[in-house]
Amino acid sequence: MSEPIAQDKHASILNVSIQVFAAQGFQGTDVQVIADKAGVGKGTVYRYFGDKESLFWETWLEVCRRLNDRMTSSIAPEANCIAILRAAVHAEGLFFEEHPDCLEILVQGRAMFHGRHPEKVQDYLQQTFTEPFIAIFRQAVEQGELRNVDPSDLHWALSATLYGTMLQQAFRADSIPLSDRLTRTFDLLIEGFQPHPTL
Amino acid sequence: MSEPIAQDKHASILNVSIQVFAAQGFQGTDVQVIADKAGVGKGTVYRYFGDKESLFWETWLEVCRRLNDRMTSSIAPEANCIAILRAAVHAEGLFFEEHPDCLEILVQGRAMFHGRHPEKVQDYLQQTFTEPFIAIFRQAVEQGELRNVDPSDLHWALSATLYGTMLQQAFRADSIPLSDRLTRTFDLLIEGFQPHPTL
Amino acid sequence: MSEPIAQDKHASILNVSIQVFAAQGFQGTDVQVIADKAGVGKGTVYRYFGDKESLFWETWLEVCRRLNDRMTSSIAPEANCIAILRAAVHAEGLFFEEHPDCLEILVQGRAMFHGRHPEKVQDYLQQTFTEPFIAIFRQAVEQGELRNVDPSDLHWALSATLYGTMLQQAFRADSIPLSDRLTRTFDLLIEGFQPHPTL
Amino acid sequence: MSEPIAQDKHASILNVSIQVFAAQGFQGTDVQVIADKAGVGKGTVYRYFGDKESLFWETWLEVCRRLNDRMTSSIAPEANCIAILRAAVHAEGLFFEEHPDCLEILVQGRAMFHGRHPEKVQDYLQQTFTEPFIAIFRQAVEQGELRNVDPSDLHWALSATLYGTMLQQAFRADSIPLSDRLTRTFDLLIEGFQPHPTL
DNA sequence: AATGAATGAGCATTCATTCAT
DNA sequence: TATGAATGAATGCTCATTCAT
Repeated sequence: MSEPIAQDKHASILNVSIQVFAAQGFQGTDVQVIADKAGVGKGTVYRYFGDKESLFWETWLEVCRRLNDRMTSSIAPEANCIAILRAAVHAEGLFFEEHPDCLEILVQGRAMFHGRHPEKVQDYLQQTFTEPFIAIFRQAVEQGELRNVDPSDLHWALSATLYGTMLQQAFRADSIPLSDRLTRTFDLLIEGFQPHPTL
Repeated sequence: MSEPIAQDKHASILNVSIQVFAAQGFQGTDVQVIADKAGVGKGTVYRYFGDKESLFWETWLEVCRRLNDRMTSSIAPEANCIAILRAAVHAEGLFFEEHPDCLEILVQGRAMFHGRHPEKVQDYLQQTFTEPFIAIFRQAVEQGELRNVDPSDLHWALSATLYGTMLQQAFRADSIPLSDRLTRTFDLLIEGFQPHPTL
Repeated sequence: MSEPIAQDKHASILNVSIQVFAAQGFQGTDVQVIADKAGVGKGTVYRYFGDKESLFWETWLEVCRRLNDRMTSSIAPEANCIAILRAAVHAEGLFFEEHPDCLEILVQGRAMFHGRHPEKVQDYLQQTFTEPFIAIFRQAVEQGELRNVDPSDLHWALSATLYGTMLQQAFRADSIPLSDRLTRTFDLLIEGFQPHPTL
Repeated sequence: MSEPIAQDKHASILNVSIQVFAAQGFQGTDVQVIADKAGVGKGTVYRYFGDKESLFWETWLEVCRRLNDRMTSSIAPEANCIAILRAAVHAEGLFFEEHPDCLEILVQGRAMFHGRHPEKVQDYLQQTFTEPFIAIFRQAVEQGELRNVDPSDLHWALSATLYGTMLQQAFRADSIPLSDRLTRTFDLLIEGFQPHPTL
């Protein structure tokens, strides 16, 4: 289609990789196809990224970066913690609605490690997603917005829920958009499944 | 190691397939390895299962069957709905703690469909997991055990949470066992993140 | 279709073999398919015919037998030699028009020997086709119906022409039926390409 | 033996293919053997020729090209039509005597199509062999060298005869060289089997 | 005798990676 | 630095043949 505006070969390869890895899976992807679509030689892909697996993880990180940008820019700093979290969740939903390829990359990443993935990836997740959100949860607890539960547990539950929700989409036909499904689930999580004790 | 007690070639192949697909991933698996470990000829694997992909999905269904058995046998029918659900969640956690290979098979299954998987699989999930649990949620709502929310939404939220929790395990070092993590998360879901309005 | 009237398993297998070897070629044929279509077990095919190659040559001989029957029954013994030959040629053409599978079997047989084929086959050809026809040619020469040329050369030329004509059919679209093409060519052979010296 | 003078990988592969396909037949040929004998990697064979079947047909065309070269160079343009045809027939005989592999390739080609072969092949035959020879026959008829018969029929008869003669060689032990057999048969065709009417 | 389940050698094809230009 | 031709290890699948029942 659009001649990749060799903005920069590196960026061009990553863009294409997201599409191709998402569509074909890691093992199903032919590096030659990425090179062709990116408008570079196959050797160049290897020069820039070392090998196919490294290329995949760079692609994976690129997706995380884009997701993080989107979530970060959704935050209105003056808001209360729950509002911040809700906005982040909604932003995440919108991001993956618009970029289903990116969701697929994360799934592939999960399937690829049979337990082990590069330390770099582990660290990135920890610093970019885990720590900042745990901090928000901690503040929310301190400010009485959330129950007095280990902030780490709260984060576990929330992120598991979001992750699971997104992955489930592929198995189940869902009649509502992902972003709505996510916020609906988020609200359930906040309020609880149980009826509140009546006064 | 243990000469596969050729209980039956078919069962033996499925047993081995769980291990090998889990350890190597779908694409990374060499059917010859499965045949060797199962103590049968490669032709026999193909005779029984048609092709590699069909073998994988049969393996996947076998895992679901085993999980379902475990969850079903966890139910004390006289219990209230929440207790039933909590027991099922705990049983699921224990099952995957004891059989991490089985969890990996489900992940591989998710990664393999780029949106599409055999109708047979879809149907199995619907009948075995989705419908029975929605029925429980419906009853729970009717009996006032849970808030008056669409039972389908409740099920979505719960199953997403469980699924997400299990998948997250691979990314994050968790200091507590999966079954505990799952029930802890379950409790959070039931009670809600928010403090209850004080009387 | 028609349940093979297990007239006799042996005959049934040969019937089916003609069809399948003709349609799929020797290497392309799966013995299982022959067994299934013949309504017998695969082991029975092996019991009767030894191995796939022997089965093929028996099939080949069966075709020759049928062709010979047809040609033999075309002969009106009181006729002169040229009429006999012409009738035989025409019968051959009709036979292969009606049974193109049989022609294909002969072609496959030629392709399979890279120079060598069973002595049995060689002998059969010699006794059934070569010798009787050379005898006719010899008689034709003696009776002055044909020029005084080595009868063996005459036979070579005629059989080559017929064989070549039949094989060519596959390469070239021919607008006229094989039997007509053969007799037309036969007549050319008898009369010669050259104009006869005018008196 | 002789290190293939990697004249050019493409040519080297074709050379080897003629030998191997002729010796083993199409289905009996292992592409790895061709690659090894040609001194290239198996991947290179596939890179150049796409798949085994395409490789075969390219080999087949190469044989036709070589045959055509030989026949074309046999023509003395000043000669009369019959002399030209006779020379071509003799050249063909010599070619296949010297290169029996090439004859085998043509046979394999015939056996492979169960009626259908690439259009490219059909066209090549038409343009290279059929049309030029029909033109010669037409001229021969016009000049009174041959009887007033449809040139196309004459060509049919001649080419069938030559083709049949060559193929018969494999079935029958012939005591004389192919080129002599062909011209002897050619002469019979020209003169006719019948005695000429005496003046 | 008849069967057909089991086998495993055999082979076409792919594709990650290298390296000469 | 960029390339893409060349490679060959890897692997899914087939099918002739055997042999226990």
